[in-house]
Amino acid sequence: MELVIPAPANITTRDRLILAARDLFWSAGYESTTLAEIVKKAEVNSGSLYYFFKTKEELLLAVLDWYMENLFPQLIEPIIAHISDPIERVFALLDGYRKALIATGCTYGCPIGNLTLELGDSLPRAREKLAKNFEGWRQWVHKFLDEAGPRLPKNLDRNEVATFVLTVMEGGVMQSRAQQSLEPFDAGVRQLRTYFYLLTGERPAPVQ
Amino acid sequence: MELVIPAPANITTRDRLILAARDLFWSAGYESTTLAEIVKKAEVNSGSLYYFFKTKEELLLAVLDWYMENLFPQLIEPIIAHISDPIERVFALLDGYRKALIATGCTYGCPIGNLTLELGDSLPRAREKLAKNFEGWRQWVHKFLDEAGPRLPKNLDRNEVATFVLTVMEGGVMQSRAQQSLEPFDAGVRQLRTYFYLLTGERPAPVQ
Amino acid sequence: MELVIPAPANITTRDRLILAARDLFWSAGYESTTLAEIVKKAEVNSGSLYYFFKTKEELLLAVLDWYMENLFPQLIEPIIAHISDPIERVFALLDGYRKALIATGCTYGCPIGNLTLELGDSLPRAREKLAKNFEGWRQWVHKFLDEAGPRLPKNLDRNEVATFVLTVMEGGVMQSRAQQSLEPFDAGVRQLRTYFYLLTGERPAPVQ
Amino acid sequence: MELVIPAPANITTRDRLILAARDLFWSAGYESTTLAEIVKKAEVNSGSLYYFFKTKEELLLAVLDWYMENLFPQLIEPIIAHISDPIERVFALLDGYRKALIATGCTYGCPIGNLTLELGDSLPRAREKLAKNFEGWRQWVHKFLDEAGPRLPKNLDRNEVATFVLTVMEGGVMQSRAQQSLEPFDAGVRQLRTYFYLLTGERPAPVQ
DNA sequence: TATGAATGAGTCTTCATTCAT
DNA sequence: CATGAATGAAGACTCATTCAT
Repeated sequence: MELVIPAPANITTRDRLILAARDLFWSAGYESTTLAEIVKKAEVNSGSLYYFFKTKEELLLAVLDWYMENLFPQLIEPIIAHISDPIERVFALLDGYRKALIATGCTYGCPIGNLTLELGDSLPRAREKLAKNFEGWRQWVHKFLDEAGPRLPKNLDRNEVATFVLTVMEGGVMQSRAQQSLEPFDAGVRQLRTYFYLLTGERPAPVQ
Repeated sequence: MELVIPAPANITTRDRLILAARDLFWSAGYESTTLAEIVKKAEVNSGSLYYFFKTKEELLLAVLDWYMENLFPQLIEPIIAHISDPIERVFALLDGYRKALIATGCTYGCPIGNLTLELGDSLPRAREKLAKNFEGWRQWVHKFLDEAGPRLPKNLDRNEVATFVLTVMEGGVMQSRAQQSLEPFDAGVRQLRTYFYLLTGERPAPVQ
Repeated sequence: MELVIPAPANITTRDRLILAARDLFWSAGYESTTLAEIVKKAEVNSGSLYYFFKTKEELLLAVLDWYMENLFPQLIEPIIAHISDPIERVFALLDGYRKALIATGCTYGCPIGNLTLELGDSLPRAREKLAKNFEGWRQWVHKFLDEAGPRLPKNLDRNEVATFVLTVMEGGVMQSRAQQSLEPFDAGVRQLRTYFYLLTGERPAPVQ
Repeated sequence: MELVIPAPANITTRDRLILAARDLFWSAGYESTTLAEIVKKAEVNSGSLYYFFKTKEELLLAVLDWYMENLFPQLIEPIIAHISDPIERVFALLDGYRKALIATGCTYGCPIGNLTLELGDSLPRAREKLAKNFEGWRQWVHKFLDEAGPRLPKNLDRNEVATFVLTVMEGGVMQSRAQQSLEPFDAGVRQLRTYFYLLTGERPAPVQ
């Protein structure tokens, strides 16, 4: 799955902590994850966490930085490398989330979305970084849509559509998680495809 | 004569607990809310909670039941009463969420969505009720779409579109919360409207 | 020793905590005393402390209240009951501290003085109560000096002398503790007696 | 030409640690001061402290040595240089403490007295050095009183009076700190002056 | 039903100290 | 002499839950 990279051989203690926290925050949420679990998973001594991160919140911030830094190399770059049609690149992003749902039996979701809803505004610095993560995604989708050029209506607000794509992604993952079924996610993607067909007039094949 | 029952002054202890828990779970999440806070807000004695609810989870389940029971009287009925155009009824639901975002300065979100992402599958019975809540919403949207009859393409899967509407609602609220701005939510709704225009052909599509 | 009363038979949990904290704060200081030690000594479960006192500081405040409430019944009243000469009542107070020094091998000191120097202004609410404790002592010494009437010079500032008596008490205890010897304390008391002889002209016997 | 050595710009690491610890132990106490704070204030690397001092206690002992070594050059010598009347030299010492109270807004106190009461007998080697510090002070006061020669009664125990002076100093500082007011300290000094007037008969006693 | 005291495992965090380089 | 990462026991405090009355 795109979201997890196997830990390299001699990774630093700090990075081991970030990766362990990333996985646990993703699967159990921020509040439910204890520092004890993190240091155990990272195979780090309990006090060492404090050496690198002043608080649990600072560790979360580092995790959110990790997501920002790894969006391109882990998710965007492979898509650019393998898919040339810009609109299909957008749907490839969605498909990445679909694969994550499958791999986890529809129990996990988007780490950014999860944390956004769990934390609300209780950790303002985290909220800012979550917004920046969304912004990073949005910019890439926007870029892909720009690359579609005249295939999309001239006066279509590409940035707004990019936001819409993220909306469909997040709302779909949420419902699939609630229902533990791929259906709601797939339904959302199919409707989004239909929308794109109507916008581009490129019928018929629903899947290229 | 008692034509008007005063707003529940002597609401039962059990209900006071449910309403207090509902509000706190909504604003702070399930984990972050302590039973001490709930009993304080409910003005109930600490030990009494356990007479009504065996565990914190049972209280959560009761809250989720409350949401299910109140979907129609609190949200659906007023919309049906005031709006006749079925498609506008759908957008009225979305507008209800918009109003909630405004009222809370974009800090809170959909209580069902929040809990879905916070809890994941850690509380399976809660997850089931969350799915049923989504199902309740979906059925009403589905009903409204059915009422639109031939205005929508014959072979359009109305249930799938209903899911899509919820998707847009949840994904939009999430991004607006992350960015603390109405823009992402409004962007999603505008795109959804465009989609409906294209489907119904009722107005010149706003895009070329 | 006057400062310790044996715990009554069915004393409340709250009081057991206060008395245990009082003794430990006295012997080891505030910072060095752990809540674990307090609950162990009080034979109370660890979480119960929190039920009665929100923080360690609140417990300290309750201890300081205890000292204020018990100054009269534990220390002043017995002196008034047994000694009629008002000036000797003043020296009886000093002698109480002397006995405490003996009983503890000159290792402990005045609990109020200890906490005053240990805490400084780090716990402002505690500092206020410490000042009030000193004030309570000062008022009783003042009262005794007033009762001495014309034996002391008419224009002698009795309140200032009362402060001076406390000064001698505290400064003497401190040096005896540092030297682990009664000598400094006794030296201070003897000089104070000489001062009173010079003020009253009541010679010769240095100890009545 | 280097007639004036600039104030120690390149002070040794060891001394930087001692001075930093001295200040922090004085203002926050021994227990409350962390080694992390000390090395930060001293601008020394965390691990380096242990090259010079095996434990926190050893650092404290070095600080107490510093106080002993600096009593004469920092406090006694300037007084001897500027004041010739031996009894006024005694009161000049007291006035030095008064100035410290003013400079710190009555929040700090005598570093030796503070540590004496905070530590009790928990660190026996420190207690010994504290006693020696008191002894150093006492000897200087004793010397000044000896210099007063026949102005004081022949059979007055000069060493005991010296102890008494320290007693007044420490007891006064303590109460001024508790009350955050110079009054208690000043009251003690005024009474001590009255005592000296009565002993020397050099001026009409201010009290009738 | 209601009360409020009691329970104890668990949370995040702190900190003196060690150690390889 | 200097560095900075590592250690692990212990600290104050939290909280869902229980229970006698």
